[in-house]
Amino acid sequence: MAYTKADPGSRRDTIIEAAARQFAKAGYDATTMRDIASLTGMLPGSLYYHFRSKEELFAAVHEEAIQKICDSVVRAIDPAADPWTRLEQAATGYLESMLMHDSVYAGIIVTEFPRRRSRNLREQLIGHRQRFERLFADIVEELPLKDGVDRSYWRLALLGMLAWTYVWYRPGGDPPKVIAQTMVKMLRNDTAQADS
Amino acid sequence: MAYTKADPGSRRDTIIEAAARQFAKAGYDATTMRDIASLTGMLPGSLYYHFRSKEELFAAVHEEAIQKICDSVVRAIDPAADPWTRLEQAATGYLESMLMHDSVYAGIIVTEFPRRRSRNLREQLIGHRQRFERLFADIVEELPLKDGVDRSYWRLALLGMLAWTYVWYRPGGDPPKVIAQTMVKMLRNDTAQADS
DNA sequence: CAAGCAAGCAAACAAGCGTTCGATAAGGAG
DNA sequence: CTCCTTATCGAACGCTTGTTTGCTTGCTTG
Repeated sequence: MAYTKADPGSRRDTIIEAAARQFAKAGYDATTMRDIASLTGMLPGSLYYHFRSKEELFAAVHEEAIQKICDSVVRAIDPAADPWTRLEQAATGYLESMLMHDSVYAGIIVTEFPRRRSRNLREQLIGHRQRFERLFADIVEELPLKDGVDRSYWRLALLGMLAWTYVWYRPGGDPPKVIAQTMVKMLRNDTAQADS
Repeated sequence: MAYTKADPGSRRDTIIEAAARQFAKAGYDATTMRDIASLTGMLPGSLYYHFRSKEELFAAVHEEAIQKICDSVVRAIDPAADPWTRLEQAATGYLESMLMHDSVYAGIIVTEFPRRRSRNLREQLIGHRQRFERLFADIVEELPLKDGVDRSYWRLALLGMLAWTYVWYRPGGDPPKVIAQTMVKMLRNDTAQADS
């Protein structure tokens, strides 16, 4: 029986991880099946036993990336905390999975734009991403914001700030937690209801 | 005598514009010299009379893109206005050059990541970008912010929010001016000094 | 031990890539 | 008329790409 998801340690999982590393470093187009094969110690043709095509491999990498990010976000959240705290925790989890060297997955969803891929692939990628975005949308929905504040804009603004850290962040800078707290705070006081 | 910049209407300029359109649509790697040649009605080899390589052509496109964005930003600013107003105007100019269909240049600096290119090209691209970022840095420097607010974070947060609109914006949504004002306002009240 | 399947190797394929190069037409300068 | 430059064509070169195919190993199961 074939697995559809990646068991940790399986060959399929090894390939996905190597592919993720290369996709993150060079981008989809500039990554060759030979690069990926070489990283796993295999020959190019052997990859096709596990994945039908480069696109399918990328879709698997993308799904795994979303999975890892969502895990990191969910793990960072204390469900008993108030919405503002939970948002701060979610942002921290997101940035951690994006900025720490050992995890190379999150950068992919920032740098790869579904619009540029084939229709089939594009729809898969967009589907994956919605799982991630809902995580934040749900928290933002519970935030006590002033009347008249557009929660859509509010959420997109925050996600934009966070995603863009991937562009300017350099190792040795402030840790993800500090950045996350700073950014949430920047958006907070203006739109929040007065603490009664 | 060769020109180094693009005279409007020149052959070189025509190529740059066609290339920009294709780079924006498909990305650097997925854009072929044959695509660009075909858009201008030339044959692939003919492009090499005007540009020594694909990288050099892209560098020219990138420089032109920065130029166009900076123009759009500067044109939107009223130098006599106060810093908050000028920031709002700058943001509007940026979004206009990015989100309006007729200009295809701004998307390139959001979707192409210098880190992934050769060292030579990378350094050129980063150099271009600094011209654009200084435009915003200068205004942010003059903003009357509360003591203790990190202007670096503040600027990066705003630029992230703005750049990310390229990912989620769809034609028919709010006009750039509304988005720019909304986003500046979101960051404003928290960190601004009280209006004395 | 025999059979069968999982996994990978080795080698090739056609297509497409960036780029090169000699030829060529058009037009201005002397 | 001759010479030189500008701009392009037409055709190819060498290389890399994603992918396919037939063969071989090695483990597992009966």
